[in-house]
Amino acid sequence: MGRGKVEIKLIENPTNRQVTYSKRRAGIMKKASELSILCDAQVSLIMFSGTGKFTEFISPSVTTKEVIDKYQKDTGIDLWSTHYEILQENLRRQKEINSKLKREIKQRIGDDLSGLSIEELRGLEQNLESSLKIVRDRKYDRITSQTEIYKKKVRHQEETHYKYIQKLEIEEEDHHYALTRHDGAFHSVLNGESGGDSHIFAFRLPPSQPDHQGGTSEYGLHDLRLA
Amino acid sequence: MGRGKVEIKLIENPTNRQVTYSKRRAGIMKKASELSILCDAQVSLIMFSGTGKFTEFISPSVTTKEVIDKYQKDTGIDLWSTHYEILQENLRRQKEINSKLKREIKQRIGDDLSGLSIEELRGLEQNLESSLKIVRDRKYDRITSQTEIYKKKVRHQEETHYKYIQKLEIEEEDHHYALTRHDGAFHSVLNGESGGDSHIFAFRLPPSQPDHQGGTSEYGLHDLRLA
DNA sequence: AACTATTTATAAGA
DNA sequence: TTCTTATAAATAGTT
Repeated sequence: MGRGKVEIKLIENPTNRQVTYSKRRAGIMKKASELSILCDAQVSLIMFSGTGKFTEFISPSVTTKEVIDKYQKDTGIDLWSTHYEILQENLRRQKEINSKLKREIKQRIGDDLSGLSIEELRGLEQNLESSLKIVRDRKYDRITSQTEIYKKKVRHQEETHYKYIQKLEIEEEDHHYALTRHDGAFHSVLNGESGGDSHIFAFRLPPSQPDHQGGTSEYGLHDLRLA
Repeated sequence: MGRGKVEIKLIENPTNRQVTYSKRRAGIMKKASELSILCDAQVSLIMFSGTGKFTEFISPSVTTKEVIDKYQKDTGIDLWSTHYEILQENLRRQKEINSKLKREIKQRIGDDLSGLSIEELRGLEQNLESSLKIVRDRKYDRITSQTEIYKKKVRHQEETHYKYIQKLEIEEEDHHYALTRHDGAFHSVLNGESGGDSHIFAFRLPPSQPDHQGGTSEYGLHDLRLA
């Protein structure tokens, strides 16, 4: 349909080819649309030009996804099995890493030691000792700094109170109140320089002796669902 | 194009509609094929009639799957996300569990303690003490049973040798060889009842003092890739 | 499913 | 690209 009859074979001239593609693409789009409307059909038309330009027509009554889902049902072709497999492989790897992590934790808890050689047990023991020391040191650091803050606060309180009392003494000098006697009591609260540990250190020694039968219930920081 | 001009709207008469669908479907298929050949285009045409009948055209140079994959790349539309939302959710959960497990291990190693309160540090410390005791006990159990096996083997050897010597003595009684004197030496190997520990217990005390700076390199049982 | 009058699509040229 | 137009192709209505 045109000035001359055309043989159906590749148009060698790229410009002509491109022009023909544009014209016929418009034509087939119109045909697809007409077919949809006239005959209540569901049409999905996807085109890529030789240069990769993408164009699509889809009947207004459906989505491309719906058409493709129907396509798969009708043909039995599973278009996304490869995508599915990649995800599944990913999941498998994650689960594997997971069970390794769980095993490591179990061993670190002392729950599953049957598979370990004496050498491995020694390694684990040394590792736990090392970790324990780190945790213990950290705890002491924290307690120490906490105590320092506490001491400072008390000192500040003391000073404030001392100034307050001095003020009172000046204001009420005439009454000869012996309020300064209270100083000793304030110092006894701090108790820092007097040799003994403050009550904060009460749980420092002896090292705690947790229940070895009852397992790990005391250290329930994370709900890990180790099932 | 026909005996009369047709308005583009649904053909009410079902028979006419069906006939028109057949004719136009053939027409558009031919158009799709011509477009593929003339212009080197990749065309996917999928149609469902009002009654659900499926027909497709695909350019010979490609598969429907390839076209759909390209379609997704170009449009950014993920056509099958709904199909594996469940799988994806599963993967997300696994990764979450994973990171929690990693955090727990890090804390048990003493690597990431900044987020813990003093109380949590105490809990962790007690937990590690408990685990360490279990591992240590287990190690001793293993060493003990290993030693028992060793002792039994030596005793068996000893007996065998003793019988052998007796046999020799009987056979060679006339020569008055004083081979029985060797008994004492065999007993000294066992050394079990004589108070001191066997050499196997050499590393029992003092408790090992691992390198606290060097980290956890000594306990490389699992390649966990904690990245 | 075939026929055919007519409409529609489009090839070539501007 | 778009418009024009001659002509090929598609197809609506009929048989």
